[in-house]
Order: sequence, then C-alpha cells, then structure tokens
Amino acid sequence: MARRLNAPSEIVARLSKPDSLSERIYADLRQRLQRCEIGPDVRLVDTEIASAYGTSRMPVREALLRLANEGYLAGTTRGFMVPRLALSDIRDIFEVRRLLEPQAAANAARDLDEPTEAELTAAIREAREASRLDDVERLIVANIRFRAAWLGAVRNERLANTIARFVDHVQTVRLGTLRGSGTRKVVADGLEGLYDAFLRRDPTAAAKRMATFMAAAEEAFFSVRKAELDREDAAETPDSKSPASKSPAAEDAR
Amino acid sequence: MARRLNAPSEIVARLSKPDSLSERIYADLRQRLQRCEIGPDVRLVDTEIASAYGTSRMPVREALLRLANEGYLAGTTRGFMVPRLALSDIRDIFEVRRLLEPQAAANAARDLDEPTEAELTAAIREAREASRLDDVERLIVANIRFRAAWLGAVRNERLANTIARFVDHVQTVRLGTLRGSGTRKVVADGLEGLYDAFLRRDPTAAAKRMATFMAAAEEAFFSVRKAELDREDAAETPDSKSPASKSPAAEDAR
DNA sequence: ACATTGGATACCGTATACAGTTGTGCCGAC
DNA sequence: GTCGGCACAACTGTATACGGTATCCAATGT
Repeated sequence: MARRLNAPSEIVARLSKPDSLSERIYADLRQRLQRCEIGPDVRLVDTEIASAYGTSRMPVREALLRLANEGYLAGTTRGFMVPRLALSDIRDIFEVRRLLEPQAAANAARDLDEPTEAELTAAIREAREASRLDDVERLIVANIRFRAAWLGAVRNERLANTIARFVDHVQTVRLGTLRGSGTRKVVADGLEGLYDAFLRRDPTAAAKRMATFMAAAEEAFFSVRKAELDREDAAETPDSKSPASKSPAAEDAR
Repeated sequence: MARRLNAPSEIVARLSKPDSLSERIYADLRQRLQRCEIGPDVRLVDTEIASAYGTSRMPVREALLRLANEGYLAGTTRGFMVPRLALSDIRDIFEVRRLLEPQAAANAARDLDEPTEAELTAAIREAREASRLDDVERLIVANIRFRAAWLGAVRNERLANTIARFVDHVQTVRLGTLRGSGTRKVVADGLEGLYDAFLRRDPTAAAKRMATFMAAAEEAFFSVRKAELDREDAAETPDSKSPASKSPAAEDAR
C-alpha cells in the first residue's frame, strides 16, 4: 500500500554545505518535508535513501532518527513515514502555537531591524501579487517567507525554533487549506494586519493581530481537514479493496 | 580543565527496559542529567561511556546526539558537555515557560483524574515533610514528583513534553536555587496554592497560581544564578591559575 | 621566557559487516 | 477456496573498522 520514495534525480547536487554528511542529509530531507514534497504513504527506508545520496546507511539513519525525534517523521517497525495527524494532534499543535506566537510576534515587532523589515516588505509584496493573480503556490511561498522573516527577528531562539517546528508539523494541512477554499482572503488580510503592526513597531497590536490571525487559520484548517477525513472515511468504508490508484486523494494533494 | 565522567559503578544494572540499547542508554543518561548527576565541566565521550555500559560506540553515540539535539547537551569538537547557560538563555527559557505552563496547569486542573490526584497528594505530603525537616534534597524530589504528576495529567502531549524539556534545561540552576536561599518557603507555598487549585478542579485558579509561582521562581533563580556568575567571575579574574580543586564551586554543587 | 611548529593522540564521522526481527509471499493441508 | 505454517526477503539495530581532523604536548628556535 505504502509507496516508496521515488528515486530523486540528482539530490546529490543539492548537497552543498561543508557540514557533515548527516547534517546535510538532515537539512535536505527536512526542507523537502517542509515543502510537503514527500507526503504521507511514502515509506522512507535508510538503505534506499542512502543509495540515492550515494552514501552509507549511517548518516541517513542519523538524519531520519533526528527528524523522527523532532516530530517530522513517525518511526514504525518498517521504515519511517510522515505522520498522519489526527484532529486531536492538530488541536494540540494549535494550542501550543496560540500560546507562543502572539508573544513571539510582539517580540519581533519590538526588535525588528531594517533588513528584516525589507524582507517582510518583499514577502508582503509577493503575497499581494499572488493574491491578485490568484496564484496559490506563490501565496504559499510568500506566506512561508513572511513567517520566516519575522521569526528571524525573534531574539529568543528557543521560542522561535519551537514555533518553527510546530508550524512545520501542520504544514501539510496548511497547504491543503490554502489550496482549498476561500481562506486565501483570510490569510492575505491577516498578513496585511501583521505587516502593519510590524511596521509600526507595535508589539501589542502585533500580538493581537497574530492571535486573531491564528484563530482564523485554525478555523479554516479544521474545516478543511475535517472535510478531508470525512471524504477518506467515506472512501474507505464502502469498498476497502479500492485500488491504490484511487486511494485517499492525499495522493495528488502533494 | 574539564573532568571526565567518573566510571559509574554498575550502570548496567540500571538498564532494565526491553527497548533498544540506544533507547535505554538515552533514558539513563537523561535521567542522570535531570538529576544533575553529571554537571558541567564533565566531558562525555562516546567511547568511554560505551565501555562503561559494555556496548559499542554506536548506541551511545545515538543517545548523545539525541540529547544534544534536545538541548540537554552541547556538542563540541571534543565530546559533549552539559551547556553552561548564560543569563540570556535562562531568560529565554523562562519566557517560554511563562507562556506555556499556566495554560498547561489549567488543562491539568480540568482533566485531573483520581490516580493523579493521589500522586499529587503524596507529593505534597512529601514536600510538607521535607519543608518541616528543612530537608532540601527531599523537597527537590517532592517538587519534581509534583510537577511530573500534574504534567502527566496534561492531555496535550506536545505541550507537556515541551514544558518538561525546558524545565529540565534549567534544572541545574533550579537545584542551586532551592539549596541556596530561603526560596524554599516560596516553593512550598507555591506548591500548596497549586495543589489547592488542582483539588478544586479550578483551571482559572491553577493558571493564576502557576503564573505567580513562576514569577517568584524566576525571581529567585535569577538572583541566585547572578550571584553564582559574579562569584565565578570574581574567582576567575584575580588568579586564573587557581587549582582545579578550588574551581567554580559547581564542583560540589553536584 | 615565549612563540611556533611538528608529531602523536584522542575523538569524530562514515563505512562495512553481522545478527536479530518482522512482514510477506508461497505452498500445502483442510 | 481459505487458512495455517514456513521459508525468504527486507529492514532495523549493533558491532567493528578505517580515515580524517582537531587538540595537546613537546621540542626547537628566536
């Protein structure tokens, strides 16, 4: 049932940094996970990935274990997979994010420096353009870029990292949301509000904007994800022997 | 300068679970770190630990990497050490804890079940006894037990785990605090207040108690830690060649 | 006395090898 | 035709081995 990781053409080319092998493989895999290039129902097996990278199992194994430890992957007895989050998981993640992100945004607004502001401006411009053209992919990229920018301004690295990780974990459903419904407007408006607060260096406003933004996002995520699950259940129950080609629809949601 | 991990008598005896070797070593090392049995200025080298456990380097290496990844250890070019936290680090950790723990306490108060309540009662009894006898060690143990109990009642595992990790990271200075000044009273009172709120299943009260408790704890931690750093600086500057036996005093603080 | 350089060493990262375990597909029995 | 083994293949976890590199020490020169 579970597909295999289709052999990446020239991954090796992407390995560039002078860090250790494990590090580079970890970074590469994480990036692909962040961008949802891997998706559920894909079994990650160290031996395969190792041969794909042209290395031995060990660095890959370390990278996979680390990713699993950080919640990006779920380890099974037979390889790793990206975890299929239950509704309760998403609720849990959002609970933490709700607690952390408003304060983080406030801090960012307080400590914002020039280059970060420039980056935010660039990101918001992208978002506007994408919104105008109704280009979802670009909106997603802009959204990620915007977040990366203000998170980078958060001095408390532990706070920033914790947030980043939790955001990554809901990335899949996040993408689905943006693609799916008319929540794009919500996102676009939310970004504008945040951008405004950041520009004014107004921590209180930033926190408030973030809080409302997150509430809206959570709303949207839940409705979309719920619909997905319902669809899956509906597809599962009547004919469980339905061929793999027709499976969960998460297939093309990649 | 940096000491070595003194060969543990029969660590192997403590390895009991039927999990994988890496797992058990990880758990054992983490426990020792939580209890500050390892302390800074101790270099952890995989080969040594491996021979101590009677295994090869690999499981130890994995355990150490994992601990480092989770912030329990800092990797250097020459083995791992428990990180000496700067004041800014402590501030950062407390900022996150301030954001998370009140809500977590509220959740715990909401979802508290019978066995957990019993455990809380047992812990608070221990704390009272320790407080009466002025037995710092027991107070510390009771404190840890109390926290473990209510954290166990938090249904949101991600939230609970995140908190647990950050708490562990300040464990060292935490112990120093309790040992040092008259902050024991603060802790004892804080525990009582929390216990009361938990018993009444009052989320709001629990959150409030936790917030004030944390504020007090942070206060205390900072004064103590600051004093420590001052002392270190004072000891460092005049005679940097001071013998190892007289060093930072973190020595016997174990 | 102190700085510099060379070598020895300790340790890390990666590779290869081996053993144990678990899923899986095949075959035979009912 | 279905169910129960049975053997094989796949994958994980651990061990051993090897090469590279950073650190330490000592010897030499200034």
